[in-house]
Amino acid sequence: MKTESSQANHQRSHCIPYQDVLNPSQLRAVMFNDGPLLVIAGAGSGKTRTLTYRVARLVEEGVSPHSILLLTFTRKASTEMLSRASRLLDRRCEKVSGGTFHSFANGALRRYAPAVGFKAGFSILDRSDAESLIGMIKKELGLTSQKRGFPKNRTLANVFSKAVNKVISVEDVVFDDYPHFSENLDAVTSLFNAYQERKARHNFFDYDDLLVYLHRLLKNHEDIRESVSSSYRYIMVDEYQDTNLLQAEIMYLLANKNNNVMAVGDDSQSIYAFRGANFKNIMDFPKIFPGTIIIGLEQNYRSVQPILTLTNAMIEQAAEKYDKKLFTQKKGGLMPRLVDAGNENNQSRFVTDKIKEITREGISPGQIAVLFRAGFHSFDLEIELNREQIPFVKVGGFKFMESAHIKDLLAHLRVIINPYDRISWYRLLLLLNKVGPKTAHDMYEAIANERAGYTGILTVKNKPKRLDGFKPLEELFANIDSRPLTVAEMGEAVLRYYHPILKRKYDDHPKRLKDLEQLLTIMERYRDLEGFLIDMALEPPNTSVGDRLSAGQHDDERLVLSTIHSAKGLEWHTVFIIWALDGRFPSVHSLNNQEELEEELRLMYVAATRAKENLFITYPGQIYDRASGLFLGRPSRFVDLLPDSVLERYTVDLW
DNA sequence: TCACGGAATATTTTT
DNA sequence: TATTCCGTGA
Repeated sequence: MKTESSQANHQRSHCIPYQDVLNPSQLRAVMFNDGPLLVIAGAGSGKTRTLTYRVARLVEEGVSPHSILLLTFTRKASTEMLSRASRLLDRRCEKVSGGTFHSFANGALRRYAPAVGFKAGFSILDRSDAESLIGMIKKELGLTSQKRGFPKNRTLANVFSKAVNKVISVEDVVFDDYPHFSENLDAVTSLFNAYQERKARHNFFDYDDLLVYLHRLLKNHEDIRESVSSSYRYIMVDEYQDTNLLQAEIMYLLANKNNNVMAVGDDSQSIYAFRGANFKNIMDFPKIFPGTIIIGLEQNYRSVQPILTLTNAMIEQAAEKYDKKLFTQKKGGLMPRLVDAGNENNQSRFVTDKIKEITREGISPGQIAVLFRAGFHSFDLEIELNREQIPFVKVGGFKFMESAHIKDLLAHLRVIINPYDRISWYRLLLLLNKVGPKTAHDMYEAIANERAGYTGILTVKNKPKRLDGFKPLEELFANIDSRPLTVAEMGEAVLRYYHPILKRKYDDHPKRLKDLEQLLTIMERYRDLEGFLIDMALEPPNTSVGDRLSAGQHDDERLVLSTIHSAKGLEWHTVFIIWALDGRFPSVHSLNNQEELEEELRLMYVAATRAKENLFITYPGQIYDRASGLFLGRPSRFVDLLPDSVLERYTVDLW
């Protein structure tokens, strides 16, 4: 909606020299005003920069920061953009409404939960909570022992999540992606229904529910939709290629009033289809928003020409995409290399040797990354790097918040907020000696029956006798109940109680204790426990565990090992892509599915476009794959089919 | 009913 | 690497 004041604002002269620092396409996007806008931003084309400048420009022209909504996929991306905008302009930019889809949904639902049949004080289940709950119900339904081939909790959670995010039935997901479970289809479906019912009964939202219910809220309640959508004058969404159908519809509903919506993304970098993301969203954007203006950003500021030539050729193999050809003005650079290393250990040694060579030439290890398809692909390399004493950080893989000891500690705090949190009660009770599933179950029922909140544990009669670990637990809760404590003090109390358990349970407890102390430091920033727990669920610190703090070694001076998924948006001087072996990458799982194969190709594309100067793609050419019984020897088909003119091929001699 | 040990196993995972 | 699964013995 064009208003007089915004018209007038455009006449005003700016203090940021947009014309001088942006290329013509970027400038068009930044200066674009009202209506729907789609920016197709190729890899390294200044996507973040464009969004940042647009935020700054709107604020500079007097648009209220609160009425700008910037949705991103990570908290990190959002804060980074806003702080960059603030540096361009001033502190006002930090007031821009923003965050992830999920945290936005959380905020709206805290306010409007009753409209969708929930209480405002709902708890959020993170992924492993959801898996435990599924596991519990599975046991209750007696689905574990009798059938051996029954899917694991994690797989079930994947199936359920995919069904919800793609807005299709569980049956369809099983049929399409897990045909080997079709004989268990009835059980899986009833488990799904039980899971839904249980969440509603306990006032639990899992991550997907946040989107589902936000969507329902906006769709079914016209008054709420009106009020929410009119409070955002400009909406911007980053990484649009990784949104799923639900998120696309949420965006549509949010734009209901003002229709000023800008989506930024790159269809060629859509790599989250396994989670329900649909890269067609970005193709369909102009259909959903008639009158969309499309701007393409094709100048690449990252990579040298030989790398760009390779990646352009690579993505040519994709069947469906917005046509774009990236170009650069960065001259020189070496031809990317494809290296057959023979076996896995040779591959590790080749990479290690090359890294040593490159760092000797003066490149900081922090400017080098090794990328791979799956977390465990780097295990052998990690051993080799340790042997050679090359420090590294591993990104992706196991997360701080997901590690057992962190979850143990949080469980004690969670029951304080939600005493009917069965998952957390089980977790903390099972830590006690001589308590197994049966005892935990009985105890939970008893505590819940007391109807006395978390202190119910103190008054339960018929406590299991001869439980030596039980007294300290009671004392802990009595202590917490006896006087008002700050969040951090509660954490300390729990840690004092938990420390002996930690020592008993893990032989690497010193390392884990450090993690817990780090958590206490985080807790000091919070004034109320519930807020802390919500943040831990929605915006957990993304430090990875076991990240050894070698003294003096700053994070950005260390070599990076990363899954390709976690490498999105980043760049390095030199990039190694390991395990580029046909059958591993693309993995055997995706070989007979055209769509999945396309996604694997995009994944390879994302990996290769991270490199600025040097790119090595390696594969062990002689691998026997036990799972499939096949010998693998060809390089990934995504590079194998490319002409020699874009890629130099080498074979490393076996040692 | 629980504890323990050894073996198997693992896509990817911003929320 | 870290977790989970499964069988066994107490």
